[in-house]
Amino acid sequence: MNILIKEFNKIKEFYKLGKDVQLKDALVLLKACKSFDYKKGELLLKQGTKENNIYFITKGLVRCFNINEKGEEVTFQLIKEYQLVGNIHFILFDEPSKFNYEAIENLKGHSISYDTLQKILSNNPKLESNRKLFFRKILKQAFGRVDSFVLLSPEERYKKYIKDFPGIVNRAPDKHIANVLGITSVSLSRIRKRIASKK
Amino acid sequence: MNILIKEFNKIKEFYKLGKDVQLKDALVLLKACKSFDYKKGELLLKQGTKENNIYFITKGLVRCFNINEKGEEVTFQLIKEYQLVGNIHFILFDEPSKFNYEAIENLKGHSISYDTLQKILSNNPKLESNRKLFFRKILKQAFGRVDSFVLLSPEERYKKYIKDFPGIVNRAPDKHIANVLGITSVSLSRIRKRIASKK
DNA sequence: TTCATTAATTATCTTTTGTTAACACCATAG
DNA sequence: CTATGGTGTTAACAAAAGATAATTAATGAA
Repeated sequence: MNILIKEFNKIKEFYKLGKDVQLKDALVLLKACKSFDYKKGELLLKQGTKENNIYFITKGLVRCFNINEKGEEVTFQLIKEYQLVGNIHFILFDEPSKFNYEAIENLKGHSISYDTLQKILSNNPKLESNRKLFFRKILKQAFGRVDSFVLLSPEERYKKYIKDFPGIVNRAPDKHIANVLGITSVSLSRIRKRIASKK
Repeated sequence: MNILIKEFNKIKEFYKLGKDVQLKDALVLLKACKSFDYKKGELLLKQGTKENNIYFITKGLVRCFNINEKGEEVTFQLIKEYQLVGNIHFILFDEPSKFNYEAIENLKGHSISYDTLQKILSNNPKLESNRKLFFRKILKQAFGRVDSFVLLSPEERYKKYIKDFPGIVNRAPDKHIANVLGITSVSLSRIRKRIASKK
């Protein structure tokens, strides 16, 4: 139970949910969830599908990546504990997913189908009114990211990333971090060297 | 009246509004709007404020830009007719605007305060249910833009831009386009030359 | 029209990035 | 233990981008 409270508070903090939402509201949701347990390397969601599971990650790291026409894997985002993983292109735009979601650490958490989630939300005004806060958070992240591409150099972008997402850099391979920053892993390595030599 | 129908259909098309929304629903909104007329160079919204006007552009081009700590203007986005202009940082995140919005062509359109808009929407379920479609569109644009930075080179990004936003390139100065693409205007000029020489 | 401003292109030079390949390091399976 | 595969760093070269400045073109106001 203590664990649940901790999980709930972390999620609430990350998505900046309203103060009116209490643990008991979240418990309604949690009851409808299944616990999951993925091993490193397993796929949660596959590109091109319309799978509609939502995953609350409580432990581990997920890599969201696209396989392009050349067959290359390009990592779009890294998602750590107390965040949600879902097939955003399907849920928001009713399109097949553009991304694969892969566990790059062993994962634990709770999952629920989006349909079930919808039903629960529509029966619970307090939760429903917080739905937009999730989208707000996602939108804010996306805006901040565009910002960082328009306004910052790759080096500055890297500095911002380690500030905004502390810890991630030590948990994921450089090539994935590099993708997220829109550069190559070789360039990332040089940027790191440059930063180190300046100090 | 014909003009109104045309405007309405364009907005509906751009934001992919539901088929159930009819002109008569939109007219409720339009009645509450004021017509505006800005001259080239005038500012619609100022950075750092919490102004809450929403503008439906029906003619002209708007530049959304940030003035950074060095006093430089960095253009974030260019917005053409049949789109909405609003203080997104305020409306979505309750923060002061990060952007100035400037007419870079003479502008015409309809404006309304966000407060009034809220009231009308909450009294009109059909419109209300389409509210999320606006945010969906904005989110999709933001996602697509992050995509283009992660997946594409500046040259490819430029090509995608002229494809996705035809006409804009001929209406705005290069330096603004370059900002939007995250490059310098000199670099943009070279990219153009490179593309031309390949053909 | 002319003059003054602003914008776009070009040139030069420096810096950064991409690409490819080599190498060292580490973990892990056999 | 060695062999293997994955990962991070480094090197070398080519391509592209940034910075700055000069030149040309376009724009607008007097």
